[in-house]
This record gives sequence, structure tokens and C-alpha cells, in this order.
Amino acid sequence: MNIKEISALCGVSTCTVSRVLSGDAKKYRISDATAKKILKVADKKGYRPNYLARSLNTRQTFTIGLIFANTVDFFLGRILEGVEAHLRGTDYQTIVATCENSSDLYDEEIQRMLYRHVDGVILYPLALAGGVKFSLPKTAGKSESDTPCVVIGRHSSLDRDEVMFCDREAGQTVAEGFLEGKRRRFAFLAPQGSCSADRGREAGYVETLKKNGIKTSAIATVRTGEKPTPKEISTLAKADAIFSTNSALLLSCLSELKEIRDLLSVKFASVGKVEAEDILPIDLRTLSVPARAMGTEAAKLLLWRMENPGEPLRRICLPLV
Amino acid sequence: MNIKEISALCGVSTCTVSRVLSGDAKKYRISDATAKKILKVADKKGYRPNYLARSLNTRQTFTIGLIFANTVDFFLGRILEGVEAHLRGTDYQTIVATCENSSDLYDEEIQRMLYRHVDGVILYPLALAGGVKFSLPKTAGKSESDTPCVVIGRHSSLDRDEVMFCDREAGQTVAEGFLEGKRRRFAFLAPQGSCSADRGREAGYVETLKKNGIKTSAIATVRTGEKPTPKEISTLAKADAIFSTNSALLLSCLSELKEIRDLLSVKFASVGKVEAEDILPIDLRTLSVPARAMGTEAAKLLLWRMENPGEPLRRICLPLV
DNA sequence: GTGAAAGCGCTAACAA
DNA sequence: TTGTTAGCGCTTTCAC
Repeated sequence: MNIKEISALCGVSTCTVSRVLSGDAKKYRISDATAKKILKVADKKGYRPNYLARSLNTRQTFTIGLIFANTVDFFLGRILEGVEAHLRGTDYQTIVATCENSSDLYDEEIQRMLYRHVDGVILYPLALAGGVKFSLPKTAGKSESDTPCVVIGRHSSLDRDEVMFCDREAGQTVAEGFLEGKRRRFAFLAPQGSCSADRGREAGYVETLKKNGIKTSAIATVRTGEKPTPKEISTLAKADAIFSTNSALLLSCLSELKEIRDLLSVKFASVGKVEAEDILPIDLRTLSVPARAMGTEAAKLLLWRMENPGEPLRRICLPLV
Repeated sequence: MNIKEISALCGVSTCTVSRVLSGDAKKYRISDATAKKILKVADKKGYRPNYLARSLNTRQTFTIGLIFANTVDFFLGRILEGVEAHLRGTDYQTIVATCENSSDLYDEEIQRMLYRHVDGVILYPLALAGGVKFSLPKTAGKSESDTPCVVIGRHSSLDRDEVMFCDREAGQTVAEGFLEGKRRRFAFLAPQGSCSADRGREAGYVETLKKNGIKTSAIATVRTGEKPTPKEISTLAKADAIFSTNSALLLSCLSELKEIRDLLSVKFASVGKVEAEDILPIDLRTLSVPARAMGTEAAKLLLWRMENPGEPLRRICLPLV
């Protein structure tokens, strides 16, 4: 059932049908009678416009690309739900891509999105190996810089609108909690890749500790890979306050840590809710990541940007709770 | 940069360009010279075909719709990665939709996918309120039944290819473990909605217990909502072996359960990995859900079905580990 | 108020 | 081996 058949059924031209069905009946001052007739027939026949054909003309595909450099477990679903919650009621649809933390895939997926003519992109960027600077996708070109894009969760070198977490503040909050608990030796635990979120949390944490008279020598930083090494575990074991940038990472270290240290004498903190928190036999404080809100805010910001291409960049920061 | 410009640059017709760039140079016996020339120019100019225009002709959009009735936490990201891993190297792209467990949204999203002319759909269906039978989406029509579709995780009333978990076997495995542990009073814990996965796990569990001489009166079933009621908790407290169809659900009950019962005297089992499993002060056995594999298998099955529309239905069952 | 006609970028039947 | 021509379903001038 297409516009042509409808027009035949109604005895009007395809273009009149198009006008009515695009909601432009008023604009073109189409008579109520014809408009109603067309709408009725279209409804009865279950007409659905072909968005491919429409997009070919309008250069709008009503698709939003969502690119995750890696899937962040709980995260991804929540962010997605947030995005969709905001997009619901609009005609936009989400295309997703995950990149398994590979920079080649990351670049490729960005290109694929552009090829698909997405109207905008939400990007959770890659965390690079330590020391490597964030870089523009290799194939960065004009078309890319023209597509509206919101960066979430981590900074990238792209100069775009952003929705971030208040990572520095989170580190600060944790440090303050540790200080109240009269701790003396501190550790910071993060995964090996470098991302702005982890760096921000570390900075806020270390800064606050130092400001309160803690010496650098009493603050250890551990950046661990898939499996923590014995050396890393023993570094952690010396601390009586451990802040991990990532709950899953912390938990994966605990089973080894408990072999060489009494866990109850340590204060823990980490980012990301832990399901079994209240029956866990440790003193753990977790900060929740507002993932869904991040999705919603990112979608909101992206739609706004699509309407307002000339406006200055916006940066939103969401507190961890 | 479109096919027309390329053709002008090469001094050939658009259709020759189209043939070469679609990889059909051989098929149409286009001379090596022209083919090479076209490829070179296209490459130099960074030509990217417009897939909208192509799809309008071919009636293939090279998109796969992925519909999640609800986001299953960890699950969603893993399934998505599995799907994408299989789709990588093909030209297919994934469109996703989540439905927040709402049956209205679920129907709507299915319609949107069809409207988008996806080439195939992977569907994680809705779990309905207790007693309600699974139903076809309200707007089920011809076009829908024509779109290839693979159902994952839970049965639906749709008669389609499926990738499921071996739920019955999982229940059986758990029951056997409990029996070895000389347990006497058993419980099964599930969320309130009814889905085939939960029913299968329950059936395998109860069946095996009964087969081993356990009386019905010694097997309790608890179907709980968001928050377990005191009554539900006290039912659970009577058991010395508790199998939950869902780890998160189990954990959410434990904090209350521990107030009225010594957790160490209970054997627990549940489906879904628990991060902190080895430092958790309970006797818990978890079965892992092969979510990524499910994604991969579903994608594989869907592509196969798209190629083989006439073949009989296939049902794949993935063991929980 | 409505319609005719051109065209979005590409593919495919039919010629040559 | 290549080109001509006619669309795919829709939007959009421009004309009446």
C-alpha cells in the first residue's frame, strides 16, 4: 500500500496525498473534505509511509547511532533505555554498534554509521592503553564533523557536546568518607586503559587526601589488567582504605586479597552498584552511576543540537549517588 | 560524490559504475580496464554508496531489528555483542528497541521495525503477568509473518525459529546438587511474570525432586514482585535449599532472609553470575547464562533463515554452565 | 486548493 | 562488453 494506490483510491494526485499524510494539509490549504478522505483511506488500508523513499528526498533518516567502544555490563542496557525513553514519541530509531574495545572496530563502526546517514550519534568513546592520547578516528573527514554527536561517559579528543559523570567529585566524596573513618594508608584501583572518568576519580580522590595532610607515600595507585598480579594484590593489602573506580574490578580482586589480609579491617569504596551489597562481609560504600539519566540527557542534548547547529558546545555533568 | 559523478569522471554510464561498485564486474564481464578505472576513481573520491537509494530498489535494507521486551541487565550487552560479532563482516547493521516490559511498547516497537523494513528480527519476548497466555502482537498482519524472525530466551506464541536455554536441564542439575547435599525442604523462587524460561527451570527442578522421593509438601514455590513480602520471606526461611531462577532476585531477598534465618545452613542456587560470588558468606551455586553465545546463534540462525525461507523451523537449546 | 512533472541515488530489464 | 531507459516511493517546485 503506497501513496500512489491511496491517491488512486481517493481520486486525487499523489502529491496531495503526500501533503496530507505528512501533516502539511493546513500549510497547503487542502480542503477538509479531501484531507479527511485521504486520512480515512490511509488508515483503513493500514498505510505506512516508506521511510527509505522519504529519506532519499529529505536527507533525514530519523536514525540515531549509538556507538559503545565497549559494553559496560549493566550500563549499556540502562543507557539504551534512557535514550529510547527520550526518543519515544519522536520518529527516531536507534542503531547500535559495539566495538569490543578495539580501536579498529571503533573507527569502522563510526564510518558505518555515517554511511547509514544517521542524523546524529551518541558516542561512548574508547579507553586507550596507558599513555596513549585520545585520537580522532583515523578516517575523520568532513562528513563526520558535520554529523551532530554527543560524547558520553568519557572525554574524547572530539570537540563535541558532552554528558559526563562528576568523577572528580566522586573521588572527593570517597576520600572524605575514608578520612572520617580515620584511615592511614590509601589505595586507588583502576583498570589499565586510560579514560577520563578514571583519571577524574583518581584526581578528586588524591587531591582531597593530600589537602587533608595525607602524604603521597601513603597513597598507592594500582592499574591492573584482566587478572591482578600478586604484586598488585600485595600493594592493595597494605592499604586500609581502597577506592576502586569500578565495582566489578574491586570484587575480582577481593577473593585474592582475602587470602592475605583481613577484609573487615579495610574500608572499601567503588563506583557501580553491587547486587549483594548488604550481605557482603566487608565495609563497602558504592556510588551509583546514573546510566539511564545519562542516556536520556544525551538524547535530549543530541536532538537539541540537531535543531541548533550553531550554538556553543554544552557540557552536562551528572553526579554519582 | 555519487554514482553519476563517478560515471562522468570515468566517461562510462552510471550503470557500468553501479555494476562494478556492487562487485558484479565479473558477472557482467566488464573489462578489467574500465573496472579498475572506476574503482580507482571511486576510492580516490572516497565514494560511499547511498544505501537508502540502493534499498529502495532492492527491497533489502541490510538491517536487523533486535527487540528486547525488557533489558535483562548484564544480558543485553552480551547478547548484542554476540549478534554483532556474527554480523561483522556482513553488511548488516542492528537496530535495537527496548520495551520496558510494556506490552503496548512491545507491539509498537515491532511495528516500527517492520516500517523500517528490517530484513529480519531477533525477538526477546515479553513475560506476561501470571496466567496470561502469550499472544501475538495485536497488529499481527501479513507483512509481519513474512519478516524472518528468531525468538530468543523465552518462548512466545509465535511459531518461529528459536534459540533457548536448556532451562529444564538447569532445574534438574540444581535439584541433583541439592539432593546430594541431603536437603529436606526445598524452595523455588521466581519473579511474578510468567515466562517459559522460569517455568522450564521450575519444571526440571520439581520433577527431579519428586522423582527422588521428595513430597510435594516439601517443595515451596515463591513468585515475588518488586519487593518480597514478609510472608514470602518466611516461606523461603523454611527451606534448607533454595533455587532462584534469577540471581539478582535471590540476592534481593537475602538481606531480609538473613534476619530470620542462618544463611549458612542453606544451600542456594541461582541462574546468572554473581560478581562477588567467592567472598559471599553463603553456599551458593550459580549457573551462567551463555548470553553472548545466544546472540551469535540467533544471528546465525536468522541469516540462515533469510536465505532459506522454506525450510522447517529450527530450535536451538544452549546449556547453562 | 490541487495537479503535473522532475528528481533524490541507485538498480535492472532490455537493447545494442 | 557497455549503454538506454524506466522505475523504487516519496517530496517538491511550479503551474493552473
